[in-house]
Amino acid sequence: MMLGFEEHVIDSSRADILRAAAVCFMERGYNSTSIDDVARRLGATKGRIYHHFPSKADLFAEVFRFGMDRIFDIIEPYRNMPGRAVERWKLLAFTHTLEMTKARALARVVWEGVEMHLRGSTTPRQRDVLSELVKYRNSYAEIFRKTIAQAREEGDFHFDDLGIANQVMFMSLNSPIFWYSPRQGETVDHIENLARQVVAFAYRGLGGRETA
Amino acid sequence: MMLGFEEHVIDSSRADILRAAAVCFMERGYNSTSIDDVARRLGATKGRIYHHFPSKADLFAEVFRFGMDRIFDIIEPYRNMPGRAVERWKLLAFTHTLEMTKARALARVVWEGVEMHLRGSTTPRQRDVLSELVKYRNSYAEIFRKTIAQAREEGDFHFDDLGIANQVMFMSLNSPIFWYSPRQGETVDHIENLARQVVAFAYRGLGGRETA
DNA sequence: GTCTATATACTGATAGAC
DNA sequence: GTCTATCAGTATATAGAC
Repeated sequence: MMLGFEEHVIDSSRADILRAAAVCFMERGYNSTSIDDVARRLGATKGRIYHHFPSKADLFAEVFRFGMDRIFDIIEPYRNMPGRAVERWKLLAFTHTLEMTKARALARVVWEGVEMHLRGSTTPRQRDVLSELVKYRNSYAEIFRKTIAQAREEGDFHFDDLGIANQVMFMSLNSPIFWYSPRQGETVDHIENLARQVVAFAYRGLGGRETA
Repeated sequence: MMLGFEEHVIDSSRADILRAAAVCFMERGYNSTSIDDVARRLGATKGRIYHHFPSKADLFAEVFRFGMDRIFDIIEPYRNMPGRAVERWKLLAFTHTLEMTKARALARVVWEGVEMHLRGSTTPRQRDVLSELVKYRNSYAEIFRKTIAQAREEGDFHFDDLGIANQVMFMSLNSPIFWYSPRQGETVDHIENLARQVVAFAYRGLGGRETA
């Protein structure tokens, strides 16, 4: 799988490790992934990993951060688009949902990071690192929250509580990371159609009119 | 927390262990919960637990099963209700969502069980037990799937792909188990209002008309 | 039926050779 | 910069006393 680490990280050893770690974490989860697992996938031993990353928690955190950097980059073109908020929302939601299917595994690492933070994982240092990343993720959610709030003001969306609406909408858009799995010989059209249907569900759920 | 194990299990030792295990699993997750943790919560040592349950995996499976038994019981009165499918759906969805907030922790154990199964947890025996439970859970999802399919036939819902619609709908209804947390002095009215908004989102998402 | 050892295995992390 | 060897801690599970 292509995760694009090499574009962001100069040191290729680090990039190799991050890529292997990402795959392991998404397949087995944080706790069930041992550093030896990551090393085995690298075709190396853990000495290599510990030379580049101080701890397993830090390694996980960097994968988390990479996932967030990537999704932020992807929606960047639409963030401050002029015009009606509902039109901006459609682009943001579609782009986001498409990415949830394409980089489903990476999205699951981010998800697990948020869950770990909520559960309160072990060491204080680990908590600090995760806290910062969760704030980062919340600032992403905030983009959508503001957008649907504005669209409601403009009369294009109709829902009651903003917080609830944003949470449920996000779960809808994120849902493919849990139930979608790529089939062999699948076309881009297929996953775009899938994303379109998910976005349509959320659009109607938020009280958008059938005109679109 | 009252989880009602005692109504179902004659042996009170087993019930005590199951209750303690449920709380531990939901708070820390499967991997991060040790048998010693469960024993500590019981005010006992692990000898007690291993006398009643052959393994940690079996203990987890029984909590999973209890959670499923419970949600099946709760929607039972509405499963075969006569009349329009959309009216049946409203009752099923509301009851389900309300339960997701009330027994949020138990619902998370079930969720984790499904996730573990998808990831393919360790031993073959463990896989068999989980497989059966996941089938049990899928038969629950099937109830909703049939209901929304019928409602579409009757012209009350309007969506494209049935599988996608059911997955996204389920994620919407389940979403409170991830973002809802009870506040002090919260009234029943409050969580019922919350559930109503979640159901309204899903209702519109499925293409239900505003008349309701 | 419950407790106190204890066997056995694994994992995160470190030290030191090369 | 990577590997081998190893430590220390922890976890599941078992054996046997009471």
